[in-house]
Amino acid sequence: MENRSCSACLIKSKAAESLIDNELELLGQNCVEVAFERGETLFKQDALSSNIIYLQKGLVKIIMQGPQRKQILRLKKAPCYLGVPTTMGDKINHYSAVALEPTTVCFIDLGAFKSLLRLNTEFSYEIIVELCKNELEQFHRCVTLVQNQIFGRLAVNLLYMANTIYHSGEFDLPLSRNELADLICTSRETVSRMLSELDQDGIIEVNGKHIRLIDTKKLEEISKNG
Amino acid sequence: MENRSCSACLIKSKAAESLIDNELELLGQNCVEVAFERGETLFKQDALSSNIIYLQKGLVKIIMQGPQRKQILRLKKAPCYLGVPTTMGDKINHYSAVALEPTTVCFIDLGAFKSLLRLNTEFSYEIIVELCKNELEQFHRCVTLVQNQIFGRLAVNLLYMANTIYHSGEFDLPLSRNELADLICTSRETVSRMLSELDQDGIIEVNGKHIRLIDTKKLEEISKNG
DNA sequence: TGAATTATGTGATGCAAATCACATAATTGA
DNA sequence: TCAATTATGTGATTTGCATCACATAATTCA
Repeated sequence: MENRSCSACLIKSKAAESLIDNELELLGQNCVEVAFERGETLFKQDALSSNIIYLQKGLVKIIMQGPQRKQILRLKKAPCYLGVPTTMGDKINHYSAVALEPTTVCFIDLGAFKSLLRLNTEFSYEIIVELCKNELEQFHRCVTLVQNQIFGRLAVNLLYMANTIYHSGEFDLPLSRNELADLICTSRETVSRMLSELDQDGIIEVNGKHIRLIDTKKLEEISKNG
Repeated sequence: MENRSCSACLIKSKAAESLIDNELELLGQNCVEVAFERGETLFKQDALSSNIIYLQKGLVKIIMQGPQRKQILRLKKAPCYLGVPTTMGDKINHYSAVALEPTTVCFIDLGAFKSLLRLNTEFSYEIIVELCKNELEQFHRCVTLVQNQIFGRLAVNLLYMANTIYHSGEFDLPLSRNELADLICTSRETVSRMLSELDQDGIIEVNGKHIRLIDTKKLEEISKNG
């Protein structure tokens, strides 16, 4: 845990780019950098929310305990802010965040974050834009989840990983079969079966956690109609 | 369609409360009041988004055309802003809004809205808080939708109407059976059956569109476990 | 006012996917 | 290094709900 100058930071958020000297100093005085290993919890549902988190490096899952099971609301990849809605929207976290790979984050004191919002309209503006984009993405995720059958949901998420997270058709799943089930809201058994079937049909190649997309066209078709 | 002074407006949003004289004037010059009847569309998915809408009076449904069917993402009751995410987050609307009862809104020019965000940090701040609360609500809706069975979803939405929209255990459904199906993501037939069953079990009383909650305790139980 | 359209109710049937039940592989940790 | 735990695969069974098929009620509008 260290407290470096934010001015010198090379991985500033788009919002933080707009901060001027004394604002960056305020940020620096109210922010600490912390590293997490896979599996470690960044913040927890039902706990008091007192920090905004800037995800510098790494990948996390956002999970919410629902009435029946826990659900992965979405994956978030650096760089981005985490927990703005859950921290600004209520006193208590409505969801948890857990690292999926070695991850570095800055914990920003809520008071300081609010001060920055009030000091610098450009900063606020960028936060608003990020919130808006998130909400749109969330709407689409919800519609996909509810309307598509499981093949479709699986396809959507495999494509998301390939295109948005890893920028490659070949990658290691950052999730266990159980977590993958929580992400697409089904059972572990069904995930197993579906992955095998996609493999047998020559659409993807599965080797444990290693995935290679073969027939991306077909996968996109499934993601739309399945 | 008229263009009144916003300073004199008695139903200003919490955000607009923070505007000062010349900012209110800017708002007034870039905003028109429009009335809609039930069934009329306020803005449409896939159209260019060029206005932020302030819902002064009334009730609307937010709908998104999904891969299989159209889905009611949520109901929004005045007073609130509509279309901030879809207007600030992309050039094109990702969803539509349709009036469910006689409704009055202000169309605010996007440019002017952005100017206000940049002029007044208190205004921005209130918008951020509203966005955050919406996102939390949306997360919960999504989890409910995915994890609960249809009885549970129906119960959640009946309770929402009673508690949040009408503040009464007795109300007229603002939706047809088909729309109710779009809201809880099921088929019209299933909605019919479930409503009849809840009526037969003495939990609610159904008379066409008129609903009276009888056993609220039981309904809450169903909303959690069903 | 009466025909056409749209909304609603209800039974019968089929199917996607959950659940159960178990085997086997991989990982952890003493 | 080996037992204990956890992750994964796969068959059999069950079930919630969609879908189909139709009847009837309520609206719309010419």
